[in-house]
Amino acid sequence: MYHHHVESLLQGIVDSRTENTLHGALSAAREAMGFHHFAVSYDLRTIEHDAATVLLHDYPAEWAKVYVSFDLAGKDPVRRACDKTLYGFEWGNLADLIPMTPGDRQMLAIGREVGVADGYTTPRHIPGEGSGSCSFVVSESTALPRTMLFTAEILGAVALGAARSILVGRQRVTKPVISDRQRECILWSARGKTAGETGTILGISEETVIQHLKLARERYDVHTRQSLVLSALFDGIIGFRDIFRGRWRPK
Amino acid sequence: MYHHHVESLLQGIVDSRTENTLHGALSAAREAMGFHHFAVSYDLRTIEHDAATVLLHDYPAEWAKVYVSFDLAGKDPVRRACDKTLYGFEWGNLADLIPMTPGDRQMLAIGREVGVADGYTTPRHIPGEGSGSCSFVVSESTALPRTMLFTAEILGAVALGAARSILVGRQRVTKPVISDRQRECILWSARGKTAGETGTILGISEETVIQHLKLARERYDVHTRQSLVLSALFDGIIGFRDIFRGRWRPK
DNA sequence: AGAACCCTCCCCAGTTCTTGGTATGCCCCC
DNA sequence: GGGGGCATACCAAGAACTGGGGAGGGTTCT
Repeated sequence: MYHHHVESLLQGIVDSRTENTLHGALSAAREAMGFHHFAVSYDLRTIEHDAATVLLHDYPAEWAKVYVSFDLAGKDPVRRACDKTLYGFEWGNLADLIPMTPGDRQMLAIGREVGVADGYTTPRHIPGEGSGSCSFVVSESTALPRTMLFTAEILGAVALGAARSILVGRQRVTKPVISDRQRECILWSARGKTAGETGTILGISEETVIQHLKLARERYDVHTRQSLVLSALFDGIIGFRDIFRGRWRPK
Repeated sequence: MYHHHVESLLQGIVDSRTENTLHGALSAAREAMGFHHFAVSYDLRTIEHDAATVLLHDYPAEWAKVYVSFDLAGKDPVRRACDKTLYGFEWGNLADLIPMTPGDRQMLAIGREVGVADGYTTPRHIPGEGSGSCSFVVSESTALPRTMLFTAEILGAVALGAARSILVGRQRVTKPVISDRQRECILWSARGKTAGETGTILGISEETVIQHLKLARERYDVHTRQSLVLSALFDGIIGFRDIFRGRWRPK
């Protein structure tokens, strides 16, 4: 598999704007890499389980049916392992990531029988937004194409990005302009500091901090500090990693 | 760069069990890929108050000093962008991911002057556990080695995994248990409702809402509503989609 | 030289939060 | 049957926040 070949597969995935074209691009990719099936899903974090999920796969119909029941029961070990790792894993190494129950092994055994024998799954998460995973799978009696796992990792991640774009949409709303000083105040507020404490930290008066937060609230048209912090976080004005920094963090 | 070369670099990173060996392995990797610097950090959300961060880099000393002050102020746009993407990004595309403030541009400009000009950063998150990122950087007057970005993505992810292992080995992470009613109260609070309003919405008294929020704060050991909402959001107890349902998207 | 921001500081009135209590009733589990 | 968790409800004091004013000094752009 040559580099330019990977590039073209990748381009096909990146260019996907609908679930259908993404499905086609992934079929081509898994074929070229020597896998027999693929599955990609991305879930936006919501309370209601409405249309905030994308699920594409070319699993055998009989497996898809069985799988849904397992998954709904929260019994899929692959899915659980996705919350325990930073990058892709082979199903053969599942036991290193999570404790495997008899039910888990049973599920994998059933899969093997219907042509979903072994696989490589790459997970991705965005805090506060959602999670997803992309799996490339081989049938029984076929070894996992190990030289392709890096490629599977990359293509899987890009596929998840495409699925996410389809779900989230690409609309870019105009955002309020927040000044640097305002953002600092929001950040310290997000870290749980009061206006007075923030003033001390920044070397300005409490009144000034209140003023910055006041104007920032007006920009976002919100009326509470919680909403202000969330809006700034959602917009990327501040980030989780800025907030949960080193030594102060909550229990 | 041959495949077996990547393999050996990767093996060196995977085998790292201490910060020192990981530092060495990453130096070798960034060198082989044609980058001038690297930086990897992983932050754990911990129960204990001690620092739960791994930070390794070979940035110029002058930049490291400047950077810390920017970073403590939460001014690093790269870090913020990490919460907005599923896989790595070039710094040149930062503006596509987050709004850039004058302060952000200033920070990047200073970086350019001291040899931290352009880079590729790959982020990773594990809900309820922590987040990290790995950057490979070039100096001014050198183009980003674009054919190496896939490799950087893979090696970066593996480096984060190694950093995480080093960190998790000495920390304990547990997620606070939040009851359903508590979560509802947190959610309405995140939506900008007061305790009184939330009580009306849920059909319970204001005092009860206050009590739920009080216990939830204790669980997280935070003292403000902002911090409570953020903790729940980061842990996946609530999600942006839950909060921004229907009426008000940030303007 | 205005206009338009941004940063800084101040006052005040009213509302809301935070923290410390107490209390009842309902589960489930050992 | 008692302990523990949960949901509900109430009280009270003090701290913090919100929204309405005003005001001076700075930069940047036209």
